[in-house]
Amino acid sequence: MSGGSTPIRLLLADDQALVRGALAALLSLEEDLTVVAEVGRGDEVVPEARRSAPDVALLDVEMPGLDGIAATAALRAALPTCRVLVVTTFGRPGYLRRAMEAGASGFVVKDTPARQLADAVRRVHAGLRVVDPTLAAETLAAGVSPLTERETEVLRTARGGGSAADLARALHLSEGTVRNHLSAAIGKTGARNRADAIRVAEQNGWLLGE
Amino acid sequence: MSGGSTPIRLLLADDQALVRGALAALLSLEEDLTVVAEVGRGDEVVPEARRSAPDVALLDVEMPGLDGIAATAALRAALPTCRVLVVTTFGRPGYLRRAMEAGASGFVVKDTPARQLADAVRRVHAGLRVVDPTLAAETLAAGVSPLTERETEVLRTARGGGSAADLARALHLSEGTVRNHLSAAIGKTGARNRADAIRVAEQNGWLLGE
DNA sequence: CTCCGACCGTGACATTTGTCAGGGGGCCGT
DNA sequence: ACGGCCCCCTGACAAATGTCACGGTCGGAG
Repeated sequence: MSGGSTPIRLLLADDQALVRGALAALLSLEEDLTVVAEVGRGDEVVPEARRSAPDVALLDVEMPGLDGIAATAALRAALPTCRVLVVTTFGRPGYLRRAMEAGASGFVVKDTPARQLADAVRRVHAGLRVVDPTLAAETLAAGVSPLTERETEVLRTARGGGSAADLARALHLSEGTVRNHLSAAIGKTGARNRADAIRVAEQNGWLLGE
Repeated sequence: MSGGSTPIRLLLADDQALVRGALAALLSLEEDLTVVAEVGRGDEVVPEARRSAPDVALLDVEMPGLDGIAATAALRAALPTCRVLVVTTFGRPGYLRRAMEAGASGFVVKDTPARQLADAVRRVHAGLRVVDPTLAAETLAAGVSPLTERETEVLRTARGGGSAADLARALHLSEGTVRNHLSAAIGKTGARNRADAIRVAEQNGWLLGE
């Protein structure tokens, strides 16, 4: 599979240094792949990519500074020729959708066999799309987030824990409004609690964006 | 650093196949280390260890079947000569304490530089203890869990989300008693919510074993 | 033995939460 | 211009939640 041509240049972004290094070791075993950059924060992706000009970027979703989805969008805008393969811990249905919308070429969860990663990289580099079929089905089933923008924002803020009055202060809203938004979110998620609604929304990846 | 003697035999346990394989690749780069077994579940650690007789086991904490702490205890009981190095995502203060009590020789979080992992393995194999000094300080500061056994159980059950009545049914308690335990837990954790108390207790690693 | 603390329960209370029915205002597509 | 959707607010209500004071049991430490 490894032609004699120049190897594929890779950028790795993951907040956990250990798995970042381990992935680098894993991918460096392949003759046709070479890791040219590693970063631990989402907001370092674009600057580092400018410097090292990778062919493919492997981005984690959970990262400080800038999440992997936003980093994907930024990277696609800055270096359109660089393909993005999102590698994440959680197979949240919404993550896949958002990643694809942001311009990612592939989406792989971290419990896929290690063997398949290099192939995924090659496919992405060749211009193909790589998606976990199981996850794709879930994504179709889960559909788009039913939550309105405000509801999402309230729910995201409520994640930190705090009374409705606290949320109202933080969001410059009336307390009753906050409770209304929460009630709507609870209804739409099928939950029976505020906490439950947060769980559901988080599992589906509906709490990302800015 | 690599003597000519027989290499150190390693067992890897992590639920994410990708990082498991990546860690294997990383550690296999060292001449004096060899990965002899990989498992993805906590309850497969002891059977696989019996078969492959590793010198050191690298265990993740978050695993299906049996968490890494319990797996540590089981492994120490079954094969006392095999050392355990716990490698985990979260630096929960309570995790370190519990791991050490269970008989682990080392504790490493996943955002330590990849370079240090092999050394940690060697130190553990040599009979030394390996602990992140920052985390050790936090553990001392956080102290033991202030929660009583029942309070912990109630809080752990409440994690799944559900009304006080639900918890009462699940635990065969009165609803008032459940609310009392929760109230006590809220007070001890310094939280102002049930959900908040769960967050705090979880962050400190007070909601583990049975 | 006695005391203390963990545990279980009761009942009552104030607060918070979730729900519902309203009433505005703004924006967009028809 | 109209309906429809989202947003914001109000007020009121039932339910759930958190708190408190109180009694009782049981086991272990002094």
